[in-house]
Amino acid sequence: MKAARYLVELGIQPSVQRIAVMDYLLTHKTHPTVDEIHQALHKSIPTLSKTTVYNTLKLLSEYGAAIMIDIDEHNKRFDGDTSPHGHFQCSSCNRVIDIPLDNGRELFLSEVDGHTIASVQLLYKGICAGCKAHNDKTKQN
Amino acid sequence: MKAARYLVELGIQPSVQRIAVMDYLLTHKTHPTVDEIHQALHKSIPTLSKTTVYNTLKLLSEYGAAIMIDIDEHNKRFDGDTSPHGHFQCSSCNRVIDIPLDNGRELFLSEVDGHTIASVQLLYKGICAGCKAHNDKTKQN
DNA sequence: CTTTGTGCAAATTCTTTGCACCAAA
DNA sequence: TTTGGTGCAAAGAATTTGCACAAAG
Repeated sequence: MKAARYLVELGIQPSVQRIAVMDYLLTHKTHPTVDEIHQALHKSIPTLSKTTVYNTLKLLSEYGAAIMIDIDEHNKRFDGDTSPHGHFQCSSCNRVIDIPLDNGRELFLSEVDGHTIASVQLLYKGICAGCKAHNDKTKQN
Repeated sequence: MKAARYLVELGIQPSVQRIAVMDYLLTHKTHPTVDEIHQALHKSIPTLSKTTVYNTLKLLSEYGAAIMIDIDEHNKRFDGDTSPHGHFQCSSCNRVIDIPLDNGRELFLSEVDGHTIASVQLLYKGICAGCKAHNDKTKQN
């Protein structure tokens, strides 16, 4: 419901496929890849093509309903949360985690050095807390 | 000369090809793509293969001699300047421009939320000052 | 009926890999 | 002579494109 209304508000024709993709982004904060979205939605919409997922995500990005995150070496990732925040990717488990910005909000500017800014991405890479703990444990042997 | 010494200091075997790539990065602050580097160096080293450029840039990144910038949709870009700074890409002319960080230096942390950070990228996209001026001028007709 | 959306298959493009040859210590 | 570097050609993989069919207004 919510996803459909959201699309209409943004001026996007709410097809079954587009609603499904938008809903997936709103209910899964995992920064999924095209493939992950496609595989997940394939269960409920068996005819859904990857092309349509690509098309839809491009459309959503253009209308500001989603953000394309360029953090992953091999795949584009998408985020339905369009509020200012950063992202962290663990090079061990590949998960992408949100990084709230306490004092970095001033980075999300509309202009710098005379350049007009349309989007900002703050990307971190490293080892996440979970993987670090796991590594420390296995090392103890 | 400088490039060769730099490589040795970092523990990298200074082959002709590696020196050339490193030197190119140090003397061209344009955040070049693999292809741009290859084409530029091809003149002086006709046998240089793209594979070697790929290998070398990977090596330089691993040894901290260069940074891989994930700002370009279609190509990896590289920067020989490893000091903390952001990048801006103009969606009109595709140039990548350095963005100095006056008050954002605290973004380059070693830890956030328990996650160990290995690298940080601050990426801006929009229209650069030059393209904006040009657009404004052509609009006046 | 006309416009827009979907999906299959093919094409494109950047990057990686396998392997043989070359160079240096 | 042994290790490491280079480069060609082929493979790999994510994304885009062309086109025909389906759906919606």
